[in-house]
Amino acid sequence: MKNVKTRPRGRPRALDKDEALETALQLFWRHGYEGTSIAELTAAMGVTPPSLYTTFGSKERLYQEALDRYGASYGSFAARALAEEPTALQAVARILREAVAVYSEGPEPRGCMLTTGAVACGVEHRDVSADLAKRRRAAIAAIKERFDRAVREGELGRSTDTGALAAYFAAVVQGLAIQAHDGVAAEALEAMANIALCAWPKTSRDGTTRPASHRPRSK
Amino acid sequence: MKNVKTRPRGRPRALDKDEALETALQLFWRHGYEGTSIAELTAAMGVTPPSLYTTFGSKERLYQEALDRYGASYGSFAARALAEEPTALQAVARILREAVAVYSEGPEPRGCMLTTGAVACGVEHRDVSADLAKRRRAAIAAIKERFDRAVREGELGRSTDTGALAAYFAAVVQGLAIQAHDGVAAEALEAMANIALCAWPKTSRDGTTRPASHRPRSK
DNA sequence: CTAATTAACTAGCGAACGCTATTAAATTAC
DNA sequence: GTAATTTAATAGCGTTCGCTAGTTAATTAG
Repeated sequence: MKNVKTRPRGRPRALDKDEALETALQLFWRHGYEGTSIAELTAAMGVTPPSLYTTFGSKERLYQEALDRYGASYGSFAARALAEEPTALQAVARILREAVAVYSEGPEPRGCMLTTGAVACGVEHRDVSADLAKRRRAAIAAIKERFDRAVREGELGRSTDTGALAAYFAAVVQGLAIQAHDGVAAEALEAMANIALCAWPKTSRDGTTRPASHRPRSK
Repeated sequence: MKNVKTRPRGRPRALDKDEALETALQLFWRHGYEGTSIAELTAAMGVTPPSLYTTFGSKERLYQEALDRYGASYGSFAARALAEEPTALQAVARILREAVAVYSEGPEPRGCMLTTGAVACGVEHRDVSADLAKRRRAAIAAIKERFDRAVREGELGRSTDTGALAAYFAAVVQGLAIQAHDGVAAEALEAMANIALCAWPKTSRDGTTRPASHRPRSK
């Protein structure tokens, strides 16, 4: 039986990858992709650039790993809510509630790493912005799928535009992220979330969405 | 009577300030503050750096002038809607409708210059980010004032949390801006806006907001 | 011990950053 | 015309950017 604790051959790593990644996550969350420099990252990690580059490859790859880590930790509340809550409405209500908590906890960073990371950015970082947009779209798609299930299960009317409804709640969450970043208090964000939930469609007994519900109002 | 067309003493300006400012606005709108370089700005304006600096002072002042111009042109729809529409609901509906139009018109830039400009940015540009946050807060305050008037006029119940309601619609508009930037089609954005309007409070005849309307739902 | 291996740091690359001292050009005043 | 005035372009300042070649340090294999 091989000893699982056998160490590799050369000089042992001084940089704890997991710890360094958390440091990078925090800095990128606060200052975005363009606003965080390699010098700031290495200083916060307590290493010099070569260590960072042998461990992560490039600034862009480090950012993507930090985004993955964010999605698996701070940003995982949405996926959990969608999977665990018995109804779509309860899932969305929990997403809004927990988004407020995560986005407004502590002094900094505030807001959502995916929303505030690199929306408008330089042409040389187009790939980074596109990757972020892809992650945002994926988050919306996950909500839509839960809503589709809700339609199949009768919670939502068969005429529900689940894509629009999912994108709507995602937009609210994105707006919450921006305003959390701007310093709006948690209680105010919660009040906004409660208002947002009032747009939840009212379904009739025959399974159709109530006529005037999600249609344009008359001028 | 003095000739108003008398030219000043020295060499005439080759750089049309108004035109150059519109060019800067477009670039900053597309790529944000950090993502737009002086080199790109001067190249697009067709001048060299000294001309830009004698005309605008610094990159930061140029950005602020571009934001002012945005607020007076592309971003002026909200103030106009608030001032011109007879009811607060009609004003908000028009803001959502026109936001979609402005944010998704043409290929680029898409989204809102104030929302996507410099949310998370480097510590050295903290002032720029704070100025943007201030402008976003001002936009919310303007909506809130219109809602306060609606309360005085009886359109909204006296118990309405106008601040939260204004922040909610602002959040929706900010979310629309992000998703417009991500390439979501105008029709989809419109559908989201229509859903958002369903959160508009139902007011009873006695002037109080309907009880269960904007309160947390039971778990 | 020596050799091999791996990762750290020193030092600095070329490029881009925001910005400007200096000089040349274009105009009016006299 | 010459002088004064104003703006433009040339050229490049010092700094920071992301990143890396070359060297030193720390460990295991034999």
